[in-house]
Amino acid sequence: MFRIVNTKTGPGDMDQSTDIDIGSRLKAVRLAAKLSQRELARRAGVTNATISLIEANQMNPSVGALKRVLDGLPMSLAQFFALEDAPAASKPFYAADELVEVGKGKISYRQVGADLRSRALQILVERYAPGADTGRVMLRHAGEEGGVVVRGRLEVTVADQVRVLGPGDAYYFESDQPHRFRNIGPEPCELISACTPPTF
Amino acid sequence: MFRIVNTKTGPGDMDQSTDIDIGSRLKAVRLAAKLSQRELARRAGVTNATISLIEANQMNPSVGALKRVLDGLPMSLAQFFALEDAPAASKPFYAADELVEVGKGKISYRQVGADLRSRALQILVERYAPGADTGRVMLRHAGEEGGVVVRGRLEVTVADQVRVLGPGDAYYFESDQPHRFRNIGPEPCELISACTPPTF
DNA sequence: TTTTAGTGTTCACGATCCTGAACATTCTGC
DNA sequence: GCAGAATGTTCAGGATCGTGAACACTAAAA
Repeated sequence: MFRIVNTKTGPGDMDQSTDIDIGSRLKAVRLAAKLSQRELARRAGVTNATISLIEANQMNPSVGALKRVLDGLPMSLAQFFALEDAPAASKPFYAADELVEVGKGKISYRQVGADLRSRALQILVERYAPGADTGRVMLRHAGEEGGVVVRGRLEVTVADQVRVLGPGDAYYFESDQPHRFRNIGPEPCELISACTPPTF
Repeated sequence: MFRIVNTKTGPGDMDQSTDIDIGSRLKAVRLAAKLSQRELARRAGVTNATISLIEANQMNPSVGALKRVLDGLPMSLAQFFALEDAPAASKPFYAADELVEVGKGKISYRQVGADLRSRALQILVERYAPGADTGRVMLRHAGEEGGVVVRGRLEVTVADQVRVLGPGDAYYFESDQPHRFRNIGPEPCELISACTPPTF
């Protein structure tokens, strides 16, 4: 089975769905840290041969081995692969009326950018009409999320904690904790939120 | 060398610096997708034995193998490992005056939460005084970032593109592109931004 | 009950990783 | 020029991965 990336044809042109150019990536971060193969190998507790072979895409390292190597930089696996996910640059600017509405009813979620699949981050402008509620059944999904209230007041529930946030107040939690948002005031509430990975 | 995580002692108690509980994580995301080991194996093009052994932490899969498995879900490596980085829950709410100031001079960055090391996401309330400028030397770092302007106007430069954004307008780009922020108007500008991974 | 289809687990074996050591090359200092 | 130390590369071999096939179990259908 074909596994090794042929960097001679250009790492950007390869079939992304089957293989990854780990080698170039590792070399880039190693050089950014100004380390030699041997020095990184020493810190990571692997041999310099391993680093060499990985960078040359002449082997397919195990997750554990790659983690040990990255620990020597140091860098997390998530950070390392986050570099992989960055695709072709699309347009960087979005006018207020270009934001994509992905909510409905009393809750409006206006999303920055349309195609989420290739992104590490989902940014939303959320607007809760008076009485709007994400529901008694608490939401749960993987990842982390946070936000800042811009206008109005919002009751936020995270696990067993409840608090009413006003303009300038913020929240941040891991999304696998049950959570709920509710506008219990008389005026609409607006906030800007971000979460990773995108979960819509 | 010890490589396999003993899940019987509790995956949360293990030495995070050396090993990862890939097994539980994979099982969680597989079940979230409502797939059996065999069905996932079929989609991923691996054998069900591989899935079983990985989930039982009885082997240390290669990066390529894990990628093939995750492609079957589908989920990226970055997303998968982003789940790993989430540590113990801290307090989820932050009052406006609790945000940590990390900027200086004409630019104020007020950060949601203090300890970034363990987080996947950095959320900032940014405030640019009239004339404030991140500098002619363009910023560059790894990851992705985006934001929404709340008040005032801001000139944003990304690579060779320049645009002035007003309230409600947004931006999103990969951080390795050179970028610059500048308040060229007479009034202060405020925006809320997010980036991953945290880069301060 | 028996059959069929589904689940996850275990095992032998070929393929591959990863090491330890040698090799080739390029510097720097003398 | 020649030692010395640094760099990255290559190779044999033991350790491990990943497969293909069998196994044990459960649930639903005949």
